[in-house]
Amino acid sequence: MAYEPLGNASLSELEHESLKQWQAENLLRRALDGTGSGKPFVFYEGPPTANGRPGIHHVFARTIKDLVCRYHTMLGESVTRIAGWDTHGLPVEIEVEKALEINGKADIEALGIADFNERCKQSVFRYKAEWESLSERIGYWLDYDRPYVTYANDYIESVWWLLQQLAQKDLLYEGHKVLPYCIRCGTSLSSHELALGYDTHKSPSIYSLFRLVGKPAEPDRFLLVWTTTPWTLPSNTAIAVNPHLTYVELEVDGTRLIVEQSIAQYTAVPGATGGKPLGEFPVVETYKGTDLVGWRYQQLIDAVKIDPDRAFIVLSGDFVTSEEGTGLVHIAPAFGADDYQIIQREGLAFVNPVDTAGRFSGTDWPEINGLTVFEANPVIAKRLEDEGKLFGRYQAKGYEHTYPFCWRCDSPLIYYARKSWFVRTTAFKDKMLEFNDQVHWYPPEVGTGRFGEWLENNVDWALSRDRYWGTPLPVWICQSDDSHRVVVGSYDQLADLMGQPLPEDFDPHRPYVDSVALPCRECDGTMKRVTSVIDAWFDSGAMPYAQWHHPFENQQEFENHFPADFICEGLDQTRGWFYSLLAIAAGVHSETAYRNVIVNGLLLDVDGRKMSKRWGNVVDPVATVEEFGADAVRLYLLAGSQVWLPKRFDPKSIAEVSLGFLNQLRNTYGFFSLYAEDWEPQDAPPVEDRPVVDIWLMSRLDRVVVAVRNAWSGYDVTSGVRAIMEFCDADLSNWYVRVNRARFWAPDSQADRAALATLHTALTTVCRLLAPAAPFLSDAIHRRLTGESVHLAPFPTVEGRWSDSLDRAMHAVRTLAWLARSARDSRGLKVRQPLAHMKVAVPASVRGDEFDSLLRMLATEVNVREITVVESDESLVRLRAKPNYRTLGKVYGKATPVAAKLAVELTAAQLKGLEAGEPQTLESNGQTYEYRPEDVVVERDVATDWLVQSDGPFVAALDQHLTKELEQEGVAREVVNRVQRLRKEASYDYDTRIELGMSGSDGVLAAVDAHRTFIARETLARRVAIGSDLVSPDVSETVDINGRQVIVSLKRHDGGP
RNA sequence: GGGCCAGUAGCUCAGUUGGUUAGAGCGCACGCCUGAUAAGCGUGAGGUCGGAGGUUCAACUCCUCCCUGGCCCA
Repeated sequence: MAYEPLGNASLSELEHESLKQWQAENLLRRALDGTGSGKPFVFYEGPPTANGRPGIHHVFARTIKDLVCRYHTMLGESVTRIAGWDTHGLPVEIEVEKALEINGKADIEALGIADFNERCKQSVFRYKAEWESLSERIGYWLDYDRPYVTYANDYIESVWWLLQQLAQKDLLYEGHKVLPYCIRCGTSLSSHELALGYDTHKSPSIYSLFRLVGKPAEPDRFLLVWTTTPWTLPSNTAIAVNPHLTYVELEVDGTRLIVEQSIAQYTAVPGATGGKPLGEFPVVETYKGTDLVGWRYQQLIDAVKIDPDRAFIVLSGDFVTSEEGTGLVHIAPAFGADDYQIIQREGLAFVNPVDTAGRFSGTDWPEINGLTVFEANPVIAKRLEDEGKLFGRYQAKGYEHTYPFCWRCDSPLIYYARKSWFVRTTAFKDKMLEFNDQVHWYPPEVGTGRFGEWLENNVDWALSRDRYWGTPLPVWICQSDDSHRVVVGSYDQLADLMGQPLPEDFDPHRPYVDSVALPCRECDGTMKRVTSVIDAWFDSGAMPYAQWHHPFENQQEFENHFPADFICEGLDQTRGWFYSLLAIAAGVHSETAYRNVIVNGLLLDVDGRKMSKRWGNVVDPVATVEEFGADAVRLYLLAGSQVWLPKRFDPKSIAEVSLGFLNQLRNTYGFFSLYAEDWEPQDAPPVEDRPVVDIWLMSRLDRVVVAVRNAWSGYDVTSGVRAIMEFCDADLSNWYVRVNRARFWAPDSQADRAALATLHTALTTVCRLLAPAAPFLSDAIHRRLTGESVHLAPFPTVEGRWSDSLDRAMHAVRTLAWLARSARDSRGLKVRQPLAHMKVAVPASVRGDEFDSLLRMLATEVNVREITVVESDESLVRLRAKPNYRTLGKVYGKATPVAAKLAVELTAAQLKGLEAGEPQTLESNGQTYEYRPEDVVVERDVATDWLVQSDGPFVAALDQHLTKELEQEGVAREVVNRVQRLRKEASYDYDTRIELGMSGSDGVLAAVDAHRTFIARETLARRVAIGSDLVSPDVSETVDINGRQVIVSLKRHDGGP
């Protein structure tokens, strides 16, 4: 047999065969080389961190990436798909800390940075093998020959160069900033890291009393201040009020309290006032916010030395709201962004009694020295209570809100003023916005909304990390004068500054680079490197340059591969890679880093919950792929819903969405291979010489090609996949193959050459369309059809064969076929029972030669002898007007319902006129209404004793009268059906010749006799014995034919064909 | 608290610039077909289109508010 069947192997087994074959053939390399001279299509792979197992969501993003890249490869473009690994950063350090069972910076430094970093480097590729094998298993084609690795010396040199570029434009600076800070990891987090770790948290809640001093101090009055961070109270230097709000002084149980007016109405402080809202106490005085500004108060906790001349004063702050708290906000400049800003503005004192490990140190209060801020909370509350400065009760978990946590170690973060290095992104915010406008986002609202909003509110990029395993910040500072600084942009420059060549085994990482001391060029001091490393997001955002070691080599390659035509990552990368790519491009370069982005949505579990290790609802990608096959998983992910919508991942529905489709495609190929035998593509007759149904299929195929190309060129992956699946199911399998089965099955002659050619073309084209989405089965079938891999084939092009009139004609035929089946169903008339006559009505636009030429096929499909296409004036059909509101509405506006109702009065003659394209008019209440052909759809009702079903203008009417002759033919078909079942029971091949014997009911035997030739042909019976049983048959059975019993026996015919 | 997205049949999803009786697949029920057969097809049941208002001759579609879920931000 020329066309190898797919056999009984599971999809997954077939895929393993393909994988072996691809590897042996080095197919990826051949596909890339084959298009090497094509137009470049640049794809950037967002580098995964290879220190964790890949998850099912990685399969999702990788499937989309793969589809787009394969599609462009098949278009003949030269597609860049270089693999990359993100190797630096805290996640790696955390893994190593866990493995070593150590915790925190002190432990790391005790171990030694050299040792620690070496372990980090080793751990990076721990899961690399798993990533690569999963990627390969799902058919994700990536060029692993020359991956970029962010810890490589060349890579780091490019990153240094970028930083130097920023510094030269005065875009790199050291500053103080209050940042979210993890006391466990000992590092501040960038805002995009912060985004990864918000969760609900129960914080303390405490109300404290600040005693006013100075002019308005008599009698004793207190400012009531609420905070969720009691540990910041010893560092209090000011209190802020909103100048536009109104404040009231209340007499509460003999104490005067000042709070904001509206808050007082509903605020009842737990443990105070017996649960009564403050607003129920008498108001002694009312103030504007501005009245309070400048008032002074006594230090709340005398534990930290603060110059009273530069502190303890009420300030004006617009950020104060009447939404929560008391309308008076405690200011601790070291522990809040707003706090720091307002203190800077007012020139007030800055204190920070908390060290980098989050512990109090150097205060005048020995009890809290050495406690972490979280441990200090209750101690501070206790002291306030003892000193009578606590209002109500301290609640350790009194306030639930969303709170930032460290995205890796899950510790609650604090806000903490740190010395830090920044990229001055605010200086080129407009450029980033401009670049963003040039990016095509899919879906667009991510770009304009989510990402655009984020850029609008951009703050400077906190770049430095006080950690170990990362690209070292290449800044050296003079020990004698810290204004003498140099930002090193290359290894040559470093050697030059050192005055000696770098060692052979130079490692730019810590701790080696830390020991590089440079003579200061501005004085005779010595320069040392700052100890920071940089944010790993900067590493990954540098990949367009660093993957080519730009600007040190590969200049041409770099230029050819900038910017990316396409990137694709999850929605969670909005503040991650999408940002770092764009920010570096805007800061250093003059062009956006990417042009098209597909943002894929999150994968949720069956119940719509986020997948998380904690929930134990994580889907194992390897097991899932092995169970269903990579193609099925890929199609499910692509076709289930638009890729940017959050998707509930339900393994069960993989079977529903894609397994059925793949099996159907497999069966369709199986059908072809069963009958094709020695047929060769060169035996194909010209398309125009084939039957109309073949030309129709070619027309449909053209349309699908257009649809898929449009969708995928526009990055709508889902619609393209759906269009292919729809075609295979509805057009190819369930119509073309179904109605043409007889042309293939021809044991006594040859299968129809044209039918084989048409099916071969359709299958080949489908495989090529499908290859980017389902690369395995499409390749297996394509190879069997053509002898070549689908992945070296071009993407199908439009052949110009589409025909509207032919599509309309076939649509009409299919509509009539299901109407006829439906009509039969209503009376239980089996399709096997032939009927004499069917009358059909179709819209005028359908009629014509093409429609007429399809009627024979329709007759066979619904098993009727004759079909008549009736005209509208036949008695069978009554015409009825159905108004088209859409067009009438445009003309009549408010009067539309009247005009629509009146249309019913159009006469049959008028309706025929409309069908002929002539406008008609009606009069009503002296008003003239004109109806154009498009204003009215002419419907047909059928009143007759025939079996009738209709759908709009389509009518099928079956003559249910059975003649004796029709009945006999029906019986003959029943007999054929029974014989076929017995053939199958006897396990005959489809072309086994038989002898057939029948005895029993005379009525059945008479029918068999009358249709002896037909039965013999259909069942491949070389001898038909009527009224006698065969001697020693292979199989013999009594069967029921329409209530009459006959014995049917079969025997293999030995006399040859 | 703010931004973005989603809410249509039991489940997964379509639904063009507002237009007539809101569709498909899966599942379910009942049939059909039986030379693609461990496949295939048809029919049916199943919907207050998240809720409430509004605009309009006409709202799943446009506007406002609200509810629920997801993501992001504060």
